[in-house]
Amino acid sequence: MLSGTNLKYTKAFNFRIVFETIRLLGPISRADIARKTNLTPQTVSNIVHRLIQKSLILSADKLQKRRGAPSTNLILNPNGAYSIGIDFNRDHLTGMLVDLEGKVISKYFYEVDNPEPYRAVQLISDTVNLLKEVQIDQKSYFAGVGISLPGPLSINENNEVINTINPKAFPNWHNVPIVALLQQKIDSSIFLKNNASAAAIGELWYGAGKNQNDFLYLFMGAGLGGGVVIAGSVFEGANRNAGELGYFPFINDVSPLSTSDVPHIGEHFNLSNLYSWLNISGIMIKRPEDLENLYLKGNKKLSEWIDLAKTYLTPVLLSAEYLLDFDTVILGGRLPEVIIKHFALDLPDLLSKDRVDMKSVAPKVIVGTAGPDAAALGAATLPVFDLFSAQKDILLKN
Amino acid sequence: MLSGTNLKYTKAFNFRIVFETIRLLGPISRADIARKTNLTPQTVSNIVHRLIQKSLILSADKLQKRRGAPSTNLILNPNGAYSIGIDFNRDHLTGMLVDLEGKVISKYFYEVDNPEPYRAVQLISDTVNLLKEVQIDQKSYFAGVGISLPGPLSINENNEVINTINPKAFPNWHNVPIVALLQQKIDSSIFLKNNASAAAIGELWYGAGKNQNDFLYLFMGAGLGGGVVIAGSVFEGANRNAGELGYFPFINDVSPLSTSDVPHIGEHFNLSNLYSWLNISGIMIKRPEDLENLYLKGNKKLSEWIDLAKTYLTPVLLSAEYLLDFDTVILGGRLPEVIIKHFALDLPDLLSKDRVDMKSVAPKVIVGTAGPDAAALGAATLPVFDLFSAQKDILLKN
DNA sequence: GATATTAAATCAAATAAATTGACTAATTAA
DNA sequence: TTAATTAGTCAATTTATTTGATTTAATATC
Repeated sequence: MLSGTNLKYTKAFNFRIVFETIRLLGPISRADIARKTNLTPQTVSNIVHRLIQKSLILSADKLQKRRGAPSTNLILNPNGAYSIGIDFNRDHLTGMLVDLEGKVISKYFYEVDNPEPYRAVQLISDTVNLLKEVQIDQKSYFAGVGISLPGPLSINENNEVINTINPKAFPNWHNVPIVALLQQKIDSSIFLKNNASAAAIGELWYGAGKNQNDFLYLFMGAGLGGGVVIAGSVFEGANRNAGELGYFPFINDVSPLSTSDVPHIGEHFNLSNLYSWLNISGIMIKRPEDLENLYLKGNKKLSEWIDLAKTYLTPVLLSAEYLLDFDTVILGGRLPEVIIKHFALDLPDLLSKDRVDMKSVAPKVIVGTAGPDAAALGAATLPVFDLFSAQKDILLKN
Repeated sequence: MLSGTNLKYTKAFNFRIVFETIRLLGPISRADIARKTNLTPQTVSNIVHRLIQKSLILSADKLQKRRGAPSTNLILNPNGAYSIGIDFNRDHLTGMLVDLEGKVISKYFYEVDNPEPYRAVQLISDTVNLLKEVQIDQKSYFAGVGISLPGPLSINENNEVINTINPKAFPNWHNVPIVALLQQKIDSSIFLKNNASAAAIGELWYGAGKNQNDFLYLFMGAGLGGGVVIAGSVFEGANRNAGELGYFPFINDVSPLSTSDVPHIGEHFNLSNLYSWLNISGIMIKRPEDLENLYLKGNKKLSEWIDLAKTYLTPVLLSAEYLLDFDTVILGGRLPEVIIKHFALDLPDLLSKDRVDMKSVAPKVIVGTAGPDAAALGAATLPVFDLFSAQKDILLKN
């Protein structure tokens, strides 16, 4: 916090800023990078040289705009680096190997039944080691392994999994030194985050938040999670529970399936609640993918649930709007994309109904680009983000 | 955003970091600063030399801890710099000259009646120029003039006052180039912010948030405002309305004084509403100071209003808690301190009632140290913050 | 009480990254 | 054909931090 800086950190930061400029604005020339970053052409030239040496970028076509020598465009090298992302949850495990552009090279998916920690460690490390065997370009850099955990679990400063909100849902998951256990079986650097925060980083790096420094990300998965992105990085809060909107209290609960003494939105907004809701009407469904057909057929029970969910989401989004004044809300998660699209389409009108009429500006609600694998892609982004993101903290010594 | 950095910015930042370390942790020695900041002792020595030359700090007592040469303690020089803060609102104008430690040297207070822009400009500039005439140490630096405006008014990128939320309350205050107008009459750099954000910066720099990088500040003044402090700076949001909690919609309004079509918390939570509430019962009160006596006498009507206000605040604070996971909420504003203390004491219990029971950690609710002049002190902090704060943005070229 | 040890602070020289200035090459405008 | 403009890079310069050595002042230990 009270850390100084020096030339070495300056160098590291400028390296990242040039990379970031190519990543976000490429194809782009050295001269244009210099103008964008306020660095001198010479500095940019030197950094670009290093980036090419490390195979992180490539020279592309030459392009002349007006007069003068034509500039050589620079682009990211998709094969410059790879990373592995694991989305682990109570009902499933998704593992994927992705390249520097976020393209999925290889993917595994398993259904699981709320495994205990030691079983989870085995599953995760096996998947990681399987993914590591995939043939990739010998020259390219392996960034590391990212793992996303379900919302109620969070990671303390000793890299142990702890249960700050809902210990009952994960009975054996308290004070588990997950990284230490995994590190015994995985020979790469490991990064952990909860699924919503990881997915938010994924959208920030590869997806709908690519050119957005501040946004609220809502993750509709096994529960309702969220990621608060401020100034280009995920804000996690004092106890790493920022964005854990599932436990947002809802004073006038109307859901017939409420079981808690203090009704909260995540109680309604979770997949098993939706399955129960449908089961009562005789519709037997177990997987998110099955919902797509049901939705496209115009199932009434499903629409009812969606309508209810929207009324639950409205006050949450409004409070976020007044507290943080975001101009963008990104929706994502494991529901089928058509349903998420439905939410994105209907929410703005619902919001404006409960909003003070004089207010002229409203945030836009958009659908995340990562799809149902957002958490796994987000997990894969963690090591890449750590290595290449141009966050200002990079400049601090500590 | 995509800006690089260089040696000059490194120097400027390290200068600020050393100053900040002395400000927050002083009395402190050069060697201890080096340890805290990870700067080398030589670098710290050089920067301290410059700080002393600029009279921003002073050498204090020598202190030996264990063996070795005794270290010389360094402290802030209160007379090192001065600044002026103006809190302008519909009903009053407070102006103050403060020193580098936030001590009020001179103060003016006027009651006003919703003046139009040209009249406000006259009032503000007159007050500033009166405060400038106060005799201060010739050597000390004058940091500038900070001005806080009421919440619904905000400032666009051209330094014009605009009305983003509630234009009706300030009929002539739209597209007013306030800084340009003031600059014609004031020969110093001018900084503008809404009162809640300014007060939040005041608490961050001088007050209860001094050692807190992330907190929510609630400002109970003519309306309900707020400041969201993240990573040591106020987050203002896309339209500079972050923290404008007054327009937070309240679905089940119970207030008999509601007039809006969409009930919102600020409608209840404002001073004139409180006055009306009391007036109905025959209690004629016009000024915040008069409330103190009433409260100490245990007035029933007042307690009723306070109780109602607490039920309004609870969901707002809870949503902030789940969205941002702050561990600190600071309360401030123009209500008498005893009443604010009452809120700080009662809110934690009310919050825990509506909170999911498994959650173990809760934010602490504390009273701001600046008192009813928080907005004016916050305004005075703006130029000082701009000149001396060690925010990471300082490192960026743009 | 003399000497070794530890620590603070600073002087002087070295280091390392960005900057500045000069230059080459490539293209278009006139 | 020539002048103007722009991209890009080599070489030298600049400048804040770092490194290493030195001085000073206190305590610990024999």
